[in-house]
Parts: sequence; structure tokens; C-alpha cells
Amino acid sequence: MPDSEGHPDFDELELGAVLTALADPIRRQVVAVLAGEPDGTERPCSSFGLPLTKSTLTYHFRLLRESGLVRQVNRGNSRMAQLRRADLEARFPGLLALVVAETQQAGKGAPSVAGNTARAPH
Amino acid sequence: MPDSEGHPDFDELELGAVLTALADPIRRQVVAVLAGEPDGTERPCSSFGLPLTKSTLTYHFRLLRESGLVRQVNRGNSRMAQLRRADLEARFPGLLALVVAETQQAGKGAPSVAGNTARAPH
DNA sequence: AGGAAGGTATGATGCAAGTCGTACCTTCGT
DNA sequence: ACGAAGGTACGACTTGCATCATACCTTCCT
Repeated sequence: MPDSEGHPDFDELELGAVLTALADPIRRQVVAVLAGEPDGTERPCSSFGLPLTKSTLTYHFRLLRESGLVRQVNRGNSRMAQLRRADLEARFPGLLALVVAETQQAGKGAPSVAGNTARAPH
Repeated sequence: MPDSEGHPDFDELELGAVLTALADPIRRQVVAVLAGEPDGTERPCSSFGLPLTKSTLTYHFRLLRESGLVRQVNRGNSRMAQLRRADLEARFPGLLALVVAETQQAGKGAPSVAGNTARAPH
């Protein structure tokens, strides 16, 4: 399985897919964290402290990758994710800023993973 | 049932709700059409030529209203929708432009849902 | 070599989203 | 007064989304 599997090309970026990906609070938080770090920063999926199982993480990062929000690269053991900042800024200017602004504004208390998809565990 | 039912206040606008609303292509199209008209334009739900039943239309416009994207006001017979342009631009700058850009880029052929149901004030 | 760590694949499950049909309510125009 | 037009409310149904558990595969580190 090649490395660049599932990464849409720049001119294949679709607003619908990006908005769908960003509609989920978990994925929005991942994007916000990545956007808040210096450009080119790479982080493994497991480094976000999300209260989810590994398989659910894989699911979310697959959506982030296939929508074009992040690029994933195999670095030995783990699979690093980095924000496709330049592509996104060129294609959807201002969008990342909105996601960042949300977390900065809501980050007064300690929301950790706040979301509108509250759901009781089974 | 009062008129302003279900309209979030300006400082209640949430990015999550807005992105969720815009994740659906139908609703994105409605927003794009409204955004492409002069500010303050009012249109009834039925004037968008969407291939949906009345009840489904009500459903979509309810989401648009409750997320804060449009304001709905009773004008006699019908319920006019207008884009909350200033609020959205102040709160989520650049977001509307992204939605408009999508349709302009894809809309080389025919906008299909452009309809002229401009209304004279009473 | 063998285990731990990081990810993926697949199947199952529960809930939400989008759609429709029907019934019902207003308002407008005859 | 009556019907047509525009919307809403509610129930039913289908599909997709988010989640987990389990099993499996790599790569690193003793």
C-alpha cells in the first residue's frame, strides 16, 4: 500500500468533503491543534489525547485524510499527520482561522472535547 | 408561536452547528443562492426549485434557521428566508465567500436553482 | 527472538440525518 | 365562503455516521 493512498490532489479538494469532515467536533479539534502549531508539524494520531479507541481514531483520521485536511506519512512505526495548511489556505481561504478561533474562544473553561454530538456510552 | 422562534442570537452562533448545516449540499446551495443576491433579499422556501417535497424543505430550512444561517419571517402567506449576512460575516468571516465560490466554480453550465421570486414589500 | 507500541481491517451496533406521505393550519384571491 | 397556495407537525423508513471489540500486521527496542 503506497504512502499517498487516499490523499486528494490539490485541485480535487471539495468544499463539501471538507465541511463534512469539519462538522464533527473531534475532527475539528484535531485540525485546530495542528493549526495551532508551527507549519509542517507532524503528530501521530495517538498524540491528541482523544477519548477514543484506536479503531475510531483510524476512522477519523481516514476522513481527515480523504477530505484533504491532513496528509499522513509513514514514519517508521507510526503514521504522522500534518495539516495541509498551504493547500487549504489557497483553496478555502479563512477556513482554518475559523476552526482555530473556535477553540481559542471556547478554551476559557476546560472543555477538552466539547461537542454537539453528546452521546451516552452504551 | 412567535415569529422569532428558533433563531439563535448573535452570540449564540456556534461554528459546529453552522458547519453541520453547510455540510449538506442542498442547504449549501440555498445559502449560495441567497448570498449571491443583494443583501436583505427575501425568498420563500419554495422559490429555490429544489427537487424535494414540502416537508423536506421545511426540515432543511429549520436547520438553516436554528443554526443561524438564515432568518425567517412571516410575510402574510409565506415565510420568507433571508441570509444573516452581517452576523455571519462578523462571526465567521470568509465563510460565506467559500460557499459562494463553490457554486461559481461549479456553476459553469446552469445555476438551475436560480429563480426570480423577488417580492414587493407590502 | 520476542514482546510492546502504533495502526489498519472488518463486523456489529445504536443513533442521527435525510426523505417522504399524510394530515392539518393559515392566508390570499376569488 | 370556499378553495388554492405555502408551511408546519408528526410518524415511518432508509441510509449513513460514530463507536467499539476483535483480530491482525509492522516496526521498534531490548
